[in-house]
Amino acid sequence: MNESDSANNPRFSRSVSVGRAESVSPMASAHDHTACIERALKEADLLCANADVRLTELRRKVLELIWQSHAPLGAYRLMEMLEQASDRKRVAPPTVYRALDFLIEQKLIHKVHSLNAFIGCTRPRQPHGDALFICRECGFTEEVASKPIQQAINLSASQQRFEVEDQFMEIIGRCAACRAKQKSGASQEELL
Amino acid sequence: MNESDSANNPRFSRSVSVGRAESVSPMASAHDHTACIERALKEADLLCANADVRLTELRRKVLELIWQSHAPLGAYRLMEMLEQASDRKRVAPPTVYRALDFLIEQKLIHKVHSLNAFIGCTRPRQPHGDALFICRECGFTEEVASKPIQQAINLSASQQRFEVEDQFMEIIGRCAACRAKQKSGASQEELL
DNA sequence: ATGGTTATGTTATCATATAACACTTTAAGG
DNA sequence: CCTTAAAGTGTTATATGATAACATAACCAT
Ligand SMILES: [Zn+2]
Ligand SMILES: [Zn+2]
Ligand SMILES: [Zn+2]
Ligand SMILES: [Zn+2]
Repeated sequence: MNESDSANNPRFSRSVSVGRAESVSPMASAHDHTACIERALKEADLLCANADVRLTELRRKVLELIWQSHAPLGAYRLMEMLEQASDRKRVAPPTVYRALDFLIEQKLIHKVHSLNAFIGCTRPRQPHGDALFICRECGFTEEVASKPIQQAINLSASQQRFEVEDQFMEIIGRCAACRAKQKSGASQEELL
Repeated sequence: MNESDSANNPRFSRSVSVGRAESVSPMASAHDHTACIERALKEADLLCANADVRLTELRRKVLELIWQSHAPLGAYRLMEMLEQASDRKRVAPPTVYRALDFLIEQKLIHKVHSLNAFIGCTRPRQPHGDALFICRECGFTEEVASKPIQQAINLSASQQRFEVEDQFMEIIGRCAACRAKQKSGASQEELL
């Protein structure tokens, strides 16, 4: 298990590359990610205060670690990061799963079911059910709220008299950055 | 682990009720399910012959067992069923997972990621990526191909210059049958 | 027949998630 | 303040889902 898994593994099945300070998604240099993290945490503070629930130190730390990158993060990888980040000797699965459950309940993160991983939600106030566009190569995951998609689903549901309670949309492929990268590298690859 | 899990477990997380001859989904009595199974197997025979791949006895048996109901079936439950169905002493995970991988490649089944389970595909010839409407109560899962949904996704992808390779849409809720059942049972429940 | 290829069997292990119960912190009421 | 119930966290064990690695068997084209 190492941090280049997501680049090597064709199925990008787990342990996605996540910022250990230097290993980062291609978007990391394209924006001030520190601002992303701060904004997310501040938003979480507000929402939890509003909902009268407690964003404890642990829960907040977990949220911060998930926001270390825009790529989904597995629970066990998160455990390792928690151990490093805090002075703790060991963090056991229930600890992290309980924090994850809380964050999901408060709609602060999403579970990415096709990867068994978790990612920060970019619109915690809006109704959930957005589509997640997940780059197979770099892990970068974009949450997209699309009214046409939602309307299409609602129409289909009502036609079946199906009562929607929750929904997961995960679209796997290659992000714009990775496509551009390949295109520019094509000439070199031919030299092999 | 027993066959009434899907009714008891609020998250309907696994081991969905599947036809052991009498435990069945609410739709089971509403249609000739034997015909569903036969049609699916016949279709699979044709498609595999066409693709020049081998639908071996094991793979065909796995497909048949998955089609025992319209509810997703977990790999380990499937293993148990294989042991019972055949005279085999023991079926190990790799055996069933390899068959599942094959069936997924041939687009004969879908993986239901939010349940870690598998379900027969009702349109193995069409391009995949349909939405799965999954009843939380009875497990009944309906595959719906919606052109509006697909168009909305494609539009959103092209706007981001995202290249779609695969997609999963899982909508959780309550099917028409289960909603009707509850409505008719409402008066009795009030007596409690 | 024979040898390469594909499929299956077998054992071990990894990866993900939860149950059960103990202990600690928090916040509310007296 | 002090008590105390509730909420949160720690700890151990275990359930559940999936794959690696290698051995054997079936298939099929010469
Ligand atoms: Zn960012
Ligand atoms: Zn990318
Ligand atoms: Zn049927
Ligand atoms: Zn139902």
